[in-house]
Parts: sequence; C-alpha cells; structure tokens
Amino acid sequence: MTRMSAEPLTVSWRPLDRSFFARRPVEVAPELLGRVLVHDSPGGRVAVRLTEVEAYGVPGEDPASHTYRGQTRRNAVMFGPPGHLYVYFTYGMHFCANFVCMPEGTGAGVLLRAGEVIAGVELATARRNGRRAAPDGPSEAGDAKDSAAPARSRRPGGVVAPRDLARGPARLAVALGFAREHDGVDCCGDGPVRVLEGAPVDPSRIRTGPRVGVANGKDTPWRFWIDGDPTVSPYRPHQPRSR
DNA sequence: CCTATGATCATCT
DNA sequence: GATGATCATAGGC
Repeated sequence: MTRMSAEPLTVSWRPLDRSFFARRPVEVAPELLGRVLVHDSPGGRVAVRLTEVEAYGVPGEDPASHTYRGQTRRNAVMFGPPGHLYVYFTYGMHFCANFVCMPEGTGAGVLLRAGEVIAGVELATARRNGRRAAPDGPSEAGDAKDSAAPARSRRPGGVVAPRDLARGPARLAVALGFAREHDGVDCCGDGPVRVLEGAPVDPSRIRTGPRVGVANGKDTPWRFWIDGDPTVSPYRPHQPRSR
C-alpha cells in the first residue's frame, strides 16, 4: 500500500544502536527502510524517512562496491567504525551518502537512495533550489555551514514537488545538507546526525532487485525499497558513456 | 509517460 | 586519460 504523504506518521524517536550497523550490509539494508535520518544544522532540522537503499559488499566480494579493490583515501571512512556516514563526490557535481556497516576495518556499507522528507520540507526545498541572489540580499536557505544545492539543480521559477526532494541519492544528500564535510560523521552519538528507529517496514512490503546504475555486479539484487512508495526512485540500468 | 544527452571533476589506472 | 552507486533538461508520444 502506498502511504499518503499527508497521513500522520507515528515513529519511534529512539536512536538506533551502533550494533545495528555492525552487520552485513545485505542484512542492514532492508531493516533501514522506514527508519528516520535526522540532520540538525544551523539552518534547521531536516528528517527523512528512508524508502530505498542499496547494500555494497566487502573488498573482493562485490565488484560494484567502492571498497572492492581495498582501501583508498576516498573510501577510508568505510573501513572505519560502523554507524558513520560515508559521503562521496561523483560525476563532478553530486554527493551521495552511505551508512558504514560491519565491524571496524571491514569496508562495507549501505547507500541511501531515497526517502520521504518528514520534517524540514521548507529547508530541504531551499537547499534544492540553491542560494538565490534575491534583490534585497541573501536568501534564507540556511547559513554558510549549509551546503547549497549544485547550481544545476536549480529550477528558476520552478517548484520541486515534495515527493521529489529526496527521490534519488544525490537529491537525498542535498535535502539533508550532506556534502564533503560530512564524510566520516558519526550517526550514533550526540552529534547533529542521528538515525531513529522510526517505523520499521514489514518484510512483506519490501521489494528487492538489482542496484541502480551499476555496471559490475549488475545482477546482484541488493537494492531494497518499500513497495509502492511514491518517493522511491525509478530504476535505471548502467549506461556506458558515448564517445 | 518515455528515451537521449550533456554537465563536470575527483579518483584511479 | 577514462570513468562514474547522477540529475536536469529537451524532445517524442
């Protein structure tokens, strides 16, 4: 069943324990659906109910994982303790966020692909639209600590539908204000980023399939999403670059 | 709804 | 030097 955005949502505000993340990504991923990721920044609070995630495996196991060939500077956080954010920059303009999984030293995680913004829609929208040079000064999009949306995501005069605010991994990162400086942030402490128990989804409502935009390991069904949820991103196979 | 294309750069080979 | 865990836009139906 599709959850209507306007329906009241009853969630648990208890934070998830670090031990939740210290398991195989393929176990953690489906159990993340329905959980709530919160980021309190100087500009305000945005909370996202996760509706779509992907598991990425340990070195040597999963050719699609950033850790497949071992540790590098970029993926170093994935080899750190579980329950931290791994945020990476890609395509020259986008950030995407993962939860680090498995015990420290392993190198695995879960990509956060999509969700529903359940708090801070106004701030998330402002981030998406980016800083706009208003005639009378800077916008209300948050302060300098908040990362502005990439210029290309602006729709001058257009409006982003609430359902699209976190529909896709780079959009989700923009909505939550995640960028380079959030790589390595702990989600299981007293910091500004937390994961709440939320409203875990019954397994009967979870669907699985191949991961989006993945070339190697393209048939591994490690994508998990809430069946029928309108905030789940569309499936797209990997496309080699044209020449 | 759908498919095609370009943007843009850190990272790895 | 090639590529990518993407997205916005343009155009067709």
